[in-house]
Amino acid sequence: MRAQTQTQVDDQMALLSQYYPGIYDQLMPEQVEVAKPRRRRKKNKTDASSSGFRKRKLSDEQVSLLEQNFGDEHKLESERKDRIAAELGLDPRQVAVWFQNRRARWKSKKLEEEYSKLKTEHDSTVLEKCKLETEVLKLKEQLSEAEKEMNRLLERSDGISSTSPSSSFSMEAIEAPLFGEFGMEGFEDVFYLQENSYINGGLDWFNI
DNA sequence: AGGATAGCTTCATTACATCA
DNA sequence: CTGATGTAATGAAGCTATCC
Repeated sequence: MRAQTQTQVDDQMALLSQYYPGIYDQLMPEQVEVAKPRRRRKKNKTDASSSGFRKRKLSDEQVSLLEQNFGDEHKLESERKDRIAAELGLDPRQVAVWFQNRRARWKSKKLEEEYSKLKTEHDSTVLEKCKLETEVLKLKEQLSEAEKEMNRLLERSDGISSTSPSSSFSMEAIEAPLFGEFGMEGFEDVFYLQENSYINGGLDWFNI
């Protein structure tokens, strides 16, 4: 049914917007509306005790059969509703209400599960990001050490033979193969980032 | 085509029962 | 007795199908 599909989509969007405020707006800005305030329900004037009405808790047996039916299918067609109602000695309206409330409980449980699943995924992604950032820091240190060593060697060679043709040896000539030596092709840009960009990113460690 | 209506849903809330 | 919690029940609003 088309309505069902749309409802399911809406539910998913609602779920997203509930846990990630702003996401819904980004995805479907044209559909965002200011929620109309629902009219508050009036208090029932007829006193429950005086009218003889008593809210009845359903028996374990009734709940068990309702649960069984809910497990088979969350939707309730009229025929099934009437059959269940007759079977349990309940008003069909009560069966419908039970299914409504059960669907609401199921949905809220599902949202909680979905949330904790997403949270777990998010946490492990942040952890992975931090590991990679640490790795980048280590590699930067290694690179810095290598450059220092290279400069030392250059200074030494300059002192030994200032007239030698090797005196034209420069860092420009060395830097390109250096990345290859460390297996870092494609990472060149990384090393032009600001120093503190890693420091800030590294703070994610503490948020986990 | 389009308004009226019935019958369904979800959502928010209230009202009641039960328990610590 | 009282406050917290769970759940049956209610009302509003939205959607779809059907009728006229």
